[in-house]
Amino acid sequence: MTVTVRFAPSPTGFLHIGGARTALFNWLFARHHGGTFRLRIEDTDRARSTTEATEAIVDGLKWLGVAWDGEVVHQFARASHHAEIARQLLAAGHAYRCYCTPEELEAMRAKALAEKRSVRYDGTWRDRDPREAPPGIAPAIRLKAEQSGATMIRDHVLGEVTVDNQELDDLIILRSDGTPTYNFSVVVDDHDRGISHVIRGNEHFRNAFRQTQISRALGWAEPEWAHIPLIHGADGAKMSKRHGALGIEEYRKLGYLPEAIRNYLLRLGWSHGDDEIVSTEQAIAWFDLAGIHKSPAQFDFAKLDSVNAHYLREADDARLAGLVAERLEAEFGRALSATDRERLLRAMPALKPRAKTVVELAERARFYVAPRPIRPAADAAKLLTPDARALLGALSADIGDSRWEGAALEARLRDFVAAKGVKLGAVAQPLRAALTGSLASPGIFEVMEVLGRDETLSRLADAVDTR
RNA sequence: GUCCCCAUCGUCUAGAGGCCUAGGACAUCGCCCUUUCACGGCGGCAACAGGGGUUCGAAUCCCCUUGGGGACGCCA
Repeated sequence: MTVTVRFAPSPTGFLHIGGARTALFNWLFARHHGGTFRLRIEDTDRARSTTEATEAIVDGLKWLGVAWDGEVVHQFARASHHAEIARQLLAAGHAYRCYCTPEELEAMRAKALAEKRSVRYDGTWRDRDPREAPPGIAPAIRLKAEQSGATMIRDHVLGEVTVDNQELDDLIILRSDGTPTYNFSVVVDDHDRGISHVIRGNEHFRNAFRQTQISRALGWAEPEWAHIPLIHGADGAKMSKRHGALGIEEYRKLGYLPEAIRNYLLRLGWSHGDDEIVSTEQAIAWFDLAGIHKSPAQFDFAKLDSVNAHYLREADDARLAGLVAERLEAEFGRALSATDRERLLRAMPALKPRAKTVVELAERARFYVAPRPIRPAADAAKLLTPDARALLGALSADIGDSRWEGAALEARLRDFVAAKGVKLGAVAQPLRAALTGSLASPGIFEVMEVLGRDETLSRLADAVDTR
């Protein structure tokens, strides 16, 4: 079978984490089967759709590394075609005009709620003579859905689920202003585009029944379904744009790598035995609908951090140095010099196993390129006692003519502490405070190597002179 | 409220009747490594929601209860 899937977000906000995972699953499924993955913007709600949101979604997917095939389809561009199909349904007797006003519908809802019935359209205009239509009211078109029996759908995640047709009302397929509604447009577009599998969030599960009814009225075969469980926030409630969900762009700002997000999202609601770190190649080879879980998963930043830390350690030094430089330049408000960039690059191997995010990486890298004099943090400053500064002064004089390379510097310093009769730490820690301004850093000898002789000696002199 | 779905450590999960005195990962705690902080290594704490069945045998199958979630728009 030819696999064609789509990610179909509505451009009413940023691409949130749940949407990103839905896109990822669709993409993985298409790649696994050598099929096609399309991006369709569901912009039939003219009032709420924005081009900014569309751009955010497109940019977000690009950054995530989830690439769609072909052009982006804007659903509303096909509205007249959808309307035409709706009129055919009307002509064929599978749909009818409804003249209810919003007020009447609201009253209907309130009544149903009060009587503790499920809320649905009561079919007022279903069999009513159109000649009774009130003047001056533009009708909406509703699907004439089956009223008896039940509708069953086969879902790759949930299995076979049956709902009584009594629970499904006659949904509107064409609004009174002539524009098609979401549920209707989806069926037509999915059919026209040959969508074989609809993989989407569980919030759409109910729509699968209505869309099945529409497909059947049209005489079309429905696609295969896979409704993936939602992602919940740390409080257990659903994560949505309205409830604490961050746009994918925010994750980039927080310093997460796209491959880490992909890996983390893949493991949230899908598993392949005990595998935790799964490369994209492996994910494509392994991904299947059978591995998707039925229950919702809670989003956990601590785990994301650890996955991100893993990919940080694996990432290319030049790439990471570039990301760090970008942040530092924004922080300093100026461009970094070639020397600074070189230092960042050389520091990266020692830096990257110490950070969980790019933000943290940049913080830990800052001292390499910070302008002198280095201002030690309070705890580091405490180490720079008069005695320690005297020691550093002596060290500076002793070490100045050393070959400027980590191992050689370490040998020199070990000789120095032996001669002075002090412990290595008694010199290394004040040295670290003077050079990095902090009590935590990569190995102090590699720091000295990366900083270079002049910068090291200058920073030492700054520290010794400080009153 | 109505309909539908779900239920293993704090979190993500392995588990498709015996391999489970329930495994892994994250988090957490301890130890080792060590010039600091990380990384890494070793170890600890920690779960089958409850109750009934079915079966020689149930985390795995069935039922009920409880808990959680989703959907109930001329939104998507």
